Amino acid sequence: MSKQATQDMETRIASLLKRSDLSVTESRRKILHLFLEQTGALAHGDIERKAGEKFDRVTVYRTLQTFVEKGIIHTIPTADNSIRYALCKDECSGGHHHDHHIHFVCSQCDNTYCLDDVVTPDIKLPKGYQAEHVEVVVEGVCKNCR
Amino acid sequence: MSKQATQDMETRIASLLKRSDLSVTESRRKILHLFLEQTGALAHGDIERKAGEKFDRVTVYRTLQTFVEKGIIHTIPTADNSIRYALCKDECSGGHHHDHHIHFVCSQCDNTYCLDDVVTPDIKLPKGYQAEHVEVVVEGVCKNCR
DNA sequence: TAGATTTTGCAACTATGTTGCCTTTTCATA
DNA sequence: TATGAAAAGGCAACATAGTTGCAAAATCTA
Repeated sequence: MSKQATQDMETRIASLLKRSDLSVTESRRKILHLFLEQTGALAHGDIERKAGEKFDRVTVYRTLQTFVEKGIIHTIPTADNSIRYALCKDECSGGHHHDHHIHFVCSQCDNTYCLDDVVTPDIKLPKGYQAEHVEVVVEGVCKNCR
Repeated sequence: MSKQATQDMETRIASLLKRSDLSVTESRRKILHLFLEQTGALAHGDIERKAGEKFDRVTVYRTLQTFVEKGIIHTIPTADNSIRYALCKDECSGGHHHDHHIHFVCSQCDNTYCLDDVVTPDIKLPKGYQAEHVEVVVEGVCKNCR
């Protein structure tokens, strides 16, 4: 990455944090960096492995929690009991960070993608059930693994 | 429950196990019983609490694992990192235990329901992605909590 | 009912997540 | 640009969740 690009990235990260009323700290910058420099979602373990040398496990937990609360990232449920986190699009705001795209988990490479252009379908529920939020996770083979 | 009904339940449980080539043991009977006598799904913790006095934690883990492999129960992904298990309908068979109903999690009572009559919708994916399985979890307020 | 096979319980271990408290860093403002 | 209140981080200790190997017990076959 060029020096210019790195500079841009850092500026972007700082303004993202400030917009959410968060102070700009080293661990937050580092973790946001991880999300920005990759397409898929990250599991807690991934982040700990990539940032863990420098930061305490607890800090990673707390940072992710804060980011979720502020609507910077969102969680993706999976069947294997390992929450994944992914960046929210800019429209997301605190407390309202479920937007309506679906998620795709590749059964080959195990990457998780937000398919931002695929909206969750309307689901017709039986009488008496009232939907508040619909979560769709598709498992299959991704673009790169075919 | 009448003696007759209990008898029926036990017979049903035994044949369910035998059909899956599983020996009929006390812990398997107990755990299946828990599933049969209730509508919603059960988390590992629920089961451990309800059966845990009598059985070892490890046994509960192994039993659930076995049941999933044999297609007796299936897992339900949730956003809060706590896998729920629910009975499969009879058509489910080993290795093929994802059937196509959706799941509903009540935000009030926290119960999870299999809505067996609501099939998962077709999702149109971007070019290159190939779906193998679609998981839909709807969060909202259930029949009983309104 | 005996013996091979399967399942269980126990102990020990790893991984994952949480809490309280004190130190360090950040940031507003003087 | 120095300073002090507030926020965030690190550490230790703890709690929960999940796994493995092995010996004992229960189940099933014939």
